[in-house]
Amino acid sequence: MPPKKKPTEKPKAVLPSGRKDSSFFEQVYDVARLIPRGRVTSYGAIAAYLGTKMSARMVGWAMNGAVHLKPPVPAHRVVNRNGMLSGKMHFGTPTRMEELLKKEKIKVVDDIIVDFEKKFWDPAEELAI
DNA sequence: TTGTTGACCTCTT
DNA sequence: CAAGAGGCCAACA
Repeated sequence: MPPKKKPTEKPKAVLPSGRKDSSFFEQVYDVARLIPRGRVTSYGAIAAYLGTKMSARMVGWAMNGAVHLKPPVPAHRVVNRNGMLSGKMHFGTPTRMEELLKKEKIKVVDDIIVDFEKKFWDPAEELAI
């Protein structure tokens, strides 16, 4: 039996459309679920925790389907480095993310999290890698 | 199939 | 100090 040579290998890395599979994405979801209530983190922090801070974009892309994932991922607790709700428009309604954050006792003004640094939750610190 | 876009971050000019 | 470009991986046209 000859070696299996497949020029077009199908990567299991599929998004929410498929389900859990990809490593990087799954890790992102896992970390996002570990975010305590009332805390927030950034894409770069999660990416850095995973070891690839350069792939911060992928974290955001993973969040694109995190809302449809199960268990639901608190994507509203994940924002960019500036603490701005960059992905608020992807929650179905442009105010959904802000409302969710307000329920978390997090103040949001002008789509920016107040005291973001204080509420910042660093996985590398809390999870103590 | 290739090319472009995207909830980003960091470095360089 | 401010603006621009680069780089990562995956999905969509």
